[in-house]
Amino acid sequence: MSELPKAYNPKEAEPEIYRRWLASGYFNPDSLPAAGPEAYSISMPPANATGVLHMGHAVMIAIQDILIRFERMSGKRTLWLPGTDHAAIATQNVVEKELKNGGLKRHDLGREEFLKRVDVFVRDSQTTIRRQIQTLGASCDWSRERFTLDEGLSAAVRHAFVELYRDGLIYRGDRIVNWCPKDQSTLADDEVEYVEKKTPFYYFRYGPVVIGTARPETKFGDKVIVVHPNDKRYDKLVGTSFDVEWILGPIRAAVIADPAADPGLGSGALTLTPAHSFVDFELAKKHGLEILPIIGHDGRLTDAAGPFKGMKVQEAREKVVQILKAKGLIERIDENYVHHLSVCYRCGTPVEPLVSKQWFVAVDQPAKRLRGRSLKQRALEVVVKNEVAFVPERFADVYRQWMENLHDWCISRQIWYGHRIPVWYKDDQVHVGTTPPGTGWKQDEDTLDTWFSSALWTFSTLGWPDQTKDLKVFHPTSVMETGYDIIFFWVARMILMSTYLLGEVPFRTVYLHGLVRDRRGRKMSKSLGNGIDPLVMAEKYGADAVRLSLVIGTTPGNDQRLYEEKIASYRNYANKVWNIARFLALQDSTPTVGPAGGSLADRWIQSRLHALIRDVTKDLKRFRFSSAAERTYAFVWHEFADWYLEIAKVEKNIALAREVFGAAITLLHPFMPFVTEHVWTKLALGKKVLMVADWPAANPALIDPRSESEFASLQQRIMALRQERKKAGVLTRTMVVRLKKDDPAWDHQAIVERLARVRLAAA
RNA sequence: GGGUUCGUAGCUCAGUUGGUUAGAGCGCCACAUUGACAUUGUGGAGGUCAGAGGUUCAAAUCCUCUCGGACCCACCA
Repeated sequence: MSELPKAYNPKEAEPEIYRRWLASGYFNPDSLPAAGPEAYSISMPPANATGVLHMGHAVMIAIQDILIRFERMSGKRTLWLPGTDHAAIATQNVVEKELKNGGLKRHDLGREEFLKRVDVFVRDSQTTIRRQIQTLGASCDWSRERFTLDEGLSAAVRHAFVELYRDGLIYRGDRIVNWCPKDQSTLADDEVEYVEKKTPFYYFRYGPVVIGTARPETKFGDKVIVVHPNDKRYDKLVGTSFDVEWILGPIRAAVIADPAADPGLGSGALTLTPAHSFVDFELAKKHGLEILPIIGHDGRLTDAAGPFKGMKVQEAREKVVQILKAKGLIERIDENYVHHLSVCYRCGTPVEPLVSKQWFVAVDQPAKRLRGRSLKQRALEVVVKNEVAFVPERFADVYRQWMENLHDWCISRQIWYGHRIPVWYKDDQVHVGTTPPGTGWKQDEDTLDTWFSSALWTFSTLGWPDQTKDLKVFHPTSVMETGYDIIFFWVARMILMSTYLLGEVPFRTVYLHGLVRDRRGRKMSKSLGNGIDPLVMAEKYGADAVRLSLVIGTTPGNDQRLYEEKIASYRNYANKVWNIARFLALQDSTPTVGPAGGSLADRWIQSRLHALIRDVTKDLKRFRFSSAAERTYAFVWHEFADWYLEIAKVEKNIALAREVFGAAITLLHPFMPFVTEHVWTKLALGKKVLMVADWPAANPALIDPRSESEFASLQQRIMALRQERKKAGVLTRTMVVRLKKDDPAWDHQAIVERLARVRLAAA
């Protein structure tokens, strides 16, 4: 032990410790020796198969590992299930980009060959992700690792689809959807982002009215003018039709009345572009009007645009404006109009609202299995009734507001990578089922939205639809821990699916962490180059330091700023823990005879320890990780090391020092698993690995306010003497302080003299 | 437009249901090195808790407004 190096070297120690944990088998709840009947489980949010772990993942791993280790040490049968998500669009994009570099498109390879390429990429990526998660010390059960495209999970997806379809909750329909012309796929509402962009806004004369638009190129097929029924200006026009001069010559325009038109806005009249506007599409359907696509799925104009056919949107726009200008139909142009442009959240391409055949989950449809309530109603109910609790609570409101406004969920995507929709066609027959009904049937070309499969994650990973033992024991999972930015994408959809398919919530509590930002509060991003790589930091300062820096000084649901010095300061802390262990290792631990019941310092440190155990345990149960970590940090460094160990150099109660230190690093273990496990072994503090040591129990009998206040006065006395010495300028040598005979400092003469670096003398 | 959130020491942030003198880390200043640790120790400076008003015996904490920052949702033909 005396050959322990002066400084802790995490880079050397950590991989070895992780190997020992793996070898112990204790990551797997089935081999936990001391586990009681109570189960505790967390589904690790599956990392995207595209890649590389960032600080957001590190936060998630740190927090979940804290919960898991705490519960495991508390005797629960603890499962933390890791995995990866195929992240269809994102992954396909990456591989397509690679192909593009070689001058290829996916259609050059064909579906099968392309998917093979994706598989190779994904397998490689998964290996990286696995190693990264391990580097951070995650005590998850690798024997249960899952991937959303595994055979088992794919079967779950098909099963879920078929069940929902048979219950009338999935349908195929003609709908206007957000279409990304670049990804060649639809996007869900929340996959669309809005960016502000200055675009010219045109006012055109259209017969008797003036219409405004930022999209002139979509207006070829506008044949209907809508006005408000109470708008007197247009009273006489409603129900009539007449010829108006338009882009390609005169067209017949009809006037209808609908309250959707706002009389106060512009001229109070609008023309309908049914195939390229959500509002117009609904109106057109309502009034039974023709829906004529002007823009195709390739982002180019269709036959309906006559001579403009095949032209790209931007080009067509300029041409249309030129023509209308030449015809004198332009009223005016607002060049400074700030437009909220819809763009694809993956690639940033402007989204086209287009009409197409898609599959939908009906969220408002009453369901027999939910006793007549809809998916949406049930998903709202579980949160309102607190069957699912949010931490922090305010996100329950955010969730509720969003769920109330949820529209039917478009689940089909026109990409290759992902779960193929389990629908087969033959002639004019359609079969929905987990397998084709016979030969000659052709499967639907589309794949499912990635979130459809991740919505099943908490139970598909446990073997559903089979009623496995794991499913019974570990579902509902205990906690879902993830970033608040995916409440809608993921959390809400898991609740939707689980409450329907299993009739139970997917998790009892949702804990949401905030985003990790840079020192200036900006989002970390590749383009800004301001990202801090968790693995580079772990390499430099140790995984323990990275984890602690992500936990201390943060509160649930709030963003945090991270910078390297913060991580470095916790590296120093790990080193402190290490050096305490070094000191203890060098001492003779044979118990020394002290005062009965222990010295004042003994009683004090035990009182402080047991108060700490009580407080940290309470903090962890309430998800107050920062508080728990800070308390432990302060205790180890500023109470145990700074005071108790200094006194131990006088009183020599090394046996108690070891005992207290052992308990303290047990409390610290969920936060800093590596260094604590390391010194636990080096000091031979227990028989088992620390990872499965018993969580300490607070003994209220040892919490002793009288000893604490008595010790506090001793500390005050010592600090006052240190100040006196500093004031006197006696710096290097021991100063003589004259005290009266009845001064209480005499009771602890040796301690006072050593800690204050003074010599006491009789006055 | 609807909603959420933040504004506490130079910097990054804690502050549990309102309750002694508002805390931590980093940074700063001064000093300390023969035996756990300079990735250290000791002492110190530094805050009218964004501003105004209100509720209360008592407000960083609750309410209202103002100023400033961030985010989410919706969306203008």
